[in-house]
Amino acid sequence: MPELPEVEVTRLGLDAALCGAHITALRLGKPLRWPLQADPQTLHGLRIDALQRRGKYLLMRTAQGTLIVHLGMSGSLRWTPAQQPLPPASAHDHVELQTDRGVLRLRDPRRFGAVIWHPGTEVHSHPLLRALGPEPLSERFDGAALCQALRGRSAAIKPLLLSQHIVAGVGNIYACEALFRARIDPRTPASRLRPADCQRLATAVRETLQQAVALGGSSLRDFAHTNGHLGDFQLQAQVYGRAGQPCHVCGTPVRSIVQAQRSTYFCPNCQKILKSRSPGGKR
DNA sequence: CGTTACCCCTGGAGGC
DNA sequence: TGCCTCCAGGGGTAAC
Repeated sequence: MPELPEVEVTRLGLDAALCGAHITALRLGKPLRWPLQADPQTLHGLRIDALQRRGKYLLMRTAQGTLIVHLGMSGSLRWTPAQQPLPPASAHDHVELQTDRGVLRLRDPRRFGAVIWHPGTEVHSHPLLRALGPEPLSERFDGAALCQALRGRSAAIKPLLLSQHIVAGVGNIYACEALFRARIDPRTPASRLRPADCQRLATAVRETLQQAVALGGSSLRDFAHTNGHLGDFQLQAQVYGRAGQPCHVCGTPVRSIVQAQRSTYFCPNCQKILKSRSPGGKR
């Protein structure tokens, strides 16, 4: 579920409540993908100075270290202010961060998520963050940077977008949507993208993610905002999850294929495998 | 080194 | 209703 937009929407929803809050306890339930890698007591009394995001990771910064949170496939965070009654924990609430302002719970049925403590201030040197590509909404990500990163890569462009090494934060939904927006066939070998294609794709990635954040993210299954409301991006999906349905641009049935064990959706008419000249389909 | 297959885990959807 | 199979927004690791 959670790709960059969902994590960013979560961050925005928690920022005011968590920044400045003091951690009073951290309780762990069933094991997640990785252990905390610290004694929960370590966090006691620390003040959360900032809530940041890197790719799909949420970073709770304190003077002593950073709590790195990843939502995996099915994770979501729920916040209950201290003034409100704390709802009973569900069977899938596996982490509870208690603060002087309220309680934050991580609900993650599949437990692919993680909460990791990284001591010190150099959180970006953490193995999970170090190899991430540039932030897609930053200046550092543009057509030229994308072109450079794809040089000599023979793999199909779509799985490469998912790798997090070329650009951070793009998951299966938004990879499909961005490639549709850029009118690029997801099977195209990455090195075959010309500068103009890279420019279009970089812009498409940025615009797709920005639009999704503005709409509050996607809610295909169980994603919920910290207030329990759902996002609206899925109402705008052009190809994701629409196999067999007509393309909104040209009417051709949307195709689904499997690439690197993940479903890919695309319009075989609008999205062309490289060509020397103008691809078809306008939006 | 780059690319791909396999796994971790649980729940929902659809077929029978 | 119950059981079975397939599928799912991620990503490290092992194997080619």
